[in-house]
Amino acid sequence: MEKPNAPKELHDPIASRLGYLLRRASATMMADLGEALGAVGLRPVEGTILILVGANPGCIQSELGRALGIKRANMVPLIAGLTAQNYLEKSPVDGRSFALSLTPRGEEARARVDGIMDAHEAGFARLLADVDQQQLRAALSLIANGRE
Amino acid sequence: MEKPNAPKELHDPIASRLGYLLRRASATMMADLGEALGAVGLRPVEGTILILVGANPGCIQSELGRALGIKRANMVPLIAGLTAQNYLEKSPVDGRSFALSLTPRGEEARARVDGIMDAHEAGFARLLADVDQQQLRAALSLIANGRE
DNA sequence: TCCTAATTGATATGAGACATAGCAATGTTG
DNA sequence: CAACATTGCTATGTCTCATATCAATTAGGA
Repeated sequence: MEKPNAPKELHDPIASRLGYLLRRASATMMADLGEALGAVGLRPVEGTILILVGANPGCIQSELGRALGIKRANMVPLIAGLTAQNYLEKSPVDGRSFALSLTPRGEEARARVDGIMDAHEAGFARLLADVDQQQLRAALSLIANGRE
Repeated sequence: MEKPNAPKELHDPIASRLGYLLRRASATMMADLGEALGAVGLRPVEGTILILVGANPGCIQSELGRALGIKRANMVPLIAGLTAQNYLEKSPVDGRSFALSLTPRGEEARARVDGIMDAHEAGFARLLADVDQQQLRAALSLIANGRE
């Protein structure tokens, strides 16, 4: 007997799909990280770039893009923004490319970002106490690299 | 001894972050599904909607949105598109809402989408032969629901 | 019943992540 | 040198997601 006036919850045959779960999980973590990084006034991509430049001083824009899966064209406003805010410095190496490095202000921000990201990850790790994280990461890595 | 002219690969302290792995894994699956669904001329969201309407005939637009985490405003062009292509039918229930159902053409498409999604998931399941998928899904679910 | 509040679909709009195409300057290589 | 590749950049378009606002309709409380 179906009550015609009660169906607030839909039957959802999608909810158990791996791709859907991944998308939701990713969105949740992204939103959480975005909120946490709001304290530094940076977005997740920007924080990631600071960390990457910190670990690879002197790297150039297109290398960063390759490492992050971001196209050259889309790196331009990101780097320009971080440079304009005095987080990054450019010094020419080529006639076409610049070596990127953190300014003092950038290094300070990088350290804060690193701490925030650690706390952020730790928060979710707490949720996953009963999960083999090594295996989880391995599984995600397999999926990310797909069948090539 | 660092060779000054070899650093094509950056040291990437981000690659092991859970959030980053999730984002990459999700993007890979999304791209794969998008390609697979290209055969039906539908995008992942649209295929999902057809499946959801098929499982819940008579549901209304805002219920779909709630089930999928899509805002009302963004449901409008989606439903309009699927209706214009004769996949969906609207019949007024309220003065404000419509009961959605699949047209014959929509049901046919839904069946194809279902098959494609199964094959798509199976392809990735093959990659994860050594992984406890029950636990993987549980972990993703935990992350997706976050700390609320 | 009447007034207020909530719901629904819709519009307009903007941000952000991604893609492609093309360009000018520069480097690299046969 | 000539052909090609790389780099940063501009312009542009798509897709997803968000907010604010609106009109019509419905529901609920005084």
